[in-house]
Amino acid sequence: MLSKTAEYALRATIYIAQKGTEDNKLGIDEVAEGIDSPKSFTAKILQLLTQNDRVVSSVRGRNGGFYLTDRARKLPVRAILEAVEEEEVITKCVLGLKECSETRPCPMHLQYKAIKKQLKQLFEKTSIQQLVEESNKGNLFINNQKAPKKRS
Amino acid sequence: MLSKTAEYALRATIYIAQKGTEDNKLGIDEVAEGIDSPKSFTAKILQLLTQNDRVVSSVRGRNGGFYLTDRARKLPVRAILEAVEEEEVITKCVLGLKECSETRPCPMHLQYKAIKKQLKQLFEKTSIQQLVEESNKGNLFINNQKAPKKRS
DNA sequence: TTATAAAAGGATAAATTTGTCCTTAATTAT
DNA sequence: ATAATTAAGGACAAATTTATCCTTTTATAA
Ligand code: FES
Ligand code: FES
Repeated sequence: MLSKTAEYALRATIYIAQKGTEDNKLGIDEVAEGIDSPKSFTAKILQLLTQNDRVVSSVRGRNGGFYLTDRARKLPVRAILEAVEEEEVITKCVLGLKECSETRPCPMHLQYKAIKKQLKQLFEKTSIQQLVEESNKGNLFINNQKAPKKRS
Repeated sequence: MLSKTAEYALRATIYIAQKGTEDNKLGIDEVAEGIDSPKSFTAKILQLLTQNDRVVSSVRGRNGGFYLTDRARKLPVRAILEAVEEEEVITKCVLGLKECSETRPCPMHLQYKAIKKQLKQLFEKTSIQQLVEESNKGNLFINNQKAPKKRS
């Protein structure tokens, strides 16, 4: 469905949104450990997410790290996909044809378009903040570890 | 969403089901041209689809080629995904966690599970034959060419 | 003002996916 | 039988994705 890059981007952003604020920034080590992802690769992906004021904010140097502004929290999840250039999942033909439309439908289009629409809704109508709120309510997971990792 | 391999596998199988029968087999050249895919690569993928009596049938030598048996036409589209080992799209966590379940849900699970269910239905409840029938009714496309290619 | 801590950035490497080419095996028309 | 035709299979190559490492820049604590 999504590339590793997009998966890590989503997990990292949600994790940072959950735990990070402007005066409690998260370091790359904590993020990578928190979402169970390769550290250096995750750092690269966070660069995409921070570039030109996109989704994630960052500060270098001592006490630096990653966090999300209130503005960013209101962004749709789709903004994360855009940052890693993977929105096409929302628009693409399931058979990989160059065009997907009513005027040029593939044999699966009629059935697939409903799914596509819901995917679109999922990514466009859901904000990062909403996911954080849900996480606060229920007991949700964002890594593969057995129990939430204790801070040392 | 799907890999090129899976996309070509779906397109090739549907195309063969549409145009090929036991006494009108299709050659790899026609298939690749018909679905707008790289010939040699498509040949490799068709090997996966023919191996141990899976989805596509083939005969070598003069008058050889690819076709679908009546049994194969009744198979769910999922059988094609299985042949290229890509069923996981139906079961995987959208954030890439190793497990996706009610007992270990990620922050998007609640919303995504409905989509997953429909994807599952699409691939399991739809048979190859059904797609062919739909194609016969409507004017559907399975390649990127402007109009259906004339046979020379 | 110096040392330390952190992200940014660049180069490179490893792994996987996608794609090609050539030989082999099988079938059939001649 | 022989030649022609076609898929199968193996080896390899190109492209892309995933991942690591090292240096540079920026900020702050001491
Ligand atoms: S054309 Fe294939 S899904 Fe729309
Ligand atoms: S756990 Fe993530 S989609 Fe089910």
